[in-house]
Amino acid sequence: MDKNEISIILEEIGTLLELKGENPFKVRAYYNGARTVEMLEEDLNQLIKENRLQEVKGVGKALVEKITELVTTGKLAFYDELKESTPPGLLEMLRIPGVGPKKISVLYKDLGIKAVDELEDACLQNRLVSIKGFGEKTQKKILEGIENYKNYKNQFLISTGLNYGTYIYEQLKELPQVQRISLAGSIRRFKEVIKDIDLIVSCEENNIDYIMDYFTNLEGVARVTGRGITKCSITLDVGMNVDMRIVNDEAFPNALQHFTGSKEHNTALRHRGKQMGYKINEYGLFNGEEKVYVGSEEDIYNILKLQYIPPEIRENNGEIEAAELNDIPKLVDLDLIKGVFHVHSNYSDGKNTIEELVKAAIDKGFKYIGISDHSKSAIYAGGLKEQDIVRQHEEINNLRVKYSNITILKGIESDILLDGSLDYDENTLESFDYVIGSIHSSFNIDGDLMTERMLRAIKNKHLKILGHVTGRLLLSRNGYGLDLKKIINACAENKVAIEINSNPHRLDLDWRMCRYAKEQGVRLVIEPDAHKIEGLDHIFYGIGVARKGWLEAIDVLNTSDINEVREFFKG
DNA sequence: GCCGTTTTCGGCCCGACTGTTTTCAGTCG
Repeated sequence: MDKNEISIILEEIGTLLELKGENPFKVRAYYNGARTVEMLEEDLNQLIKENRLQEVKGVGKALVEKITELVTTGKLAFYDELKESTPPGLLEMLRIPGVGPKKISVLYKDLGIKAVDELEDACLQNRLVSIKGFGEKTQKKILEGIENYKNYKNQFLISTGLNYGTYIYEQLKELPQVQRISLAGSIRRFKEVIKDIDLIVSCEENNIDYIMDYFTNLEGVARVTGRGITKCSITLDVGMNVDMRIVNDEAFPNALQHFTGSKEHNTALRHRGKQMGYKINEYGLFNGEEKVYVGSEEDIYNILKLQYIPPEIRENNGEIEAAELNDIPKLVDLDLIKGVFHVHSNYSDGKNTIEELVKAAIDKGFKYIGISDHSKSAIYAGGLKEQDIVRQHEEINNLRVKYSNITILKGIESDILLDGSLDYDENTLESFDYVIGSIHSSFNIDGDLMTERMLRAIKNKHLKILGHVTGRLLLSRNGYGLDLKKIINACAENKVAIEINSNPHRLDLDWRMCRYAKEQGVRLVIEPDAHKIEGLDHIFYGIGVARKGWLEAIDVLNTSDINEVREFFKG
């Protein structure tokens, strides 16, 4: 059983205990434990063998026992009993907005409700109003919550969130009443999947109502779900919730920091503040009763004797410790990207000609562009047969003469076949400047086999870049179940770069693994996987992933100049 | 359940909003 599975079980134990009305701090201990295990760098088996698991912060005697039982036996009696005694539908009910563990507990005890559908029936039959603590409005709200839950399940790609978030941001920014405004929350932290949009606005007190009115009347607003003095919430037609917080301008940096989160980062930050004698909330930073002047987010971190921490890495994943040591990495940025290698032309399933792509790359200021169409096994995508490759290489030779201010590279996105071999013979593979290896078929084999398949491809001397490694499609398909660490280690050993596929549906390699790859000395490549000119702009999302994964320019191959790139491809 | 140069017991981050209640509990972020 791996860390991820154990983390999920600990998390579920936390939820189950919460439903049972357990001590909230005990519940939190399990949630913390789940996070700790998920983020753990070291191997669990190793830690257990060396009796060092209890040295991990947040893991005490009880969790050591339970994790050990899970690792060694693959089961946990405590968890099984807990699950046995709780109807599974109760867990799902938690996902209805406005319904938490306390309400579920009462509903279960008083009305015997143990699933979402039963709750819906009970609301429709007007049975909730009879319970103490429940009323007309609660029942209505729960019913609406169920509808919302069923319709949308409340998850969106970061690209969707940014589209709508930027639209609202731009509208509000134009208002003279708005002093400062920013997106916050998971979008600002660049989570790959988001649940809602957070906006922070500052203004004079007498303008609050005007701005809230404007906000709730924006085009695309389906309904207003809450409105108070400082907070206003709406749901868009597409089902996405947007929370706007309004503060006075003096508190803007504090509010921005607070609502950017993550919750875990803020908890740790407040804890640090408390030890230093400060209280931190969304309105300010206080030394006793006295408010400490804060002009920017930077000030908050500096007062706490920390280097500024960029929003993307605020996940309580070592950033506070790093900031303490002045050791926050200088994160890679979009303007440092000098070119890309994963681009499809109309030779396979791309829309544009090579020349159009080259011109677009020049316009973007790129110093090089590689063309990498699909290989011959990708029939569905019009993959290139040997004679197509000859034709394509001739065209590139001609374009190289015509466009001397950019380097055009000959690449291929070769299918990694079921046995781990690449799609062409030695001579053909030799004719490319580089080969990207990706899996496009036989997804549904066992994780171990998939790992072996990929390891064999990595050892092929022609393979230079591993494409969309886990094969996941966000919100629709899980990855292949690879042993990612093995894959990354092998890439380090064989000097193979790993792609960060910037397509917002993929964002693969995941940011959580970027740091591990970096530490093993693996180069990452931020790739658009473009199928038309506009697709080149997707690298914006890849940059977000790279930043969230603590990557610096030196970790990213396509920040290098062409000579270094060529050297890397020569191996 | 975890943790400790104040502590091995008694804390554990903090506040807004809502709905149901006449002072507060639950939920959310």
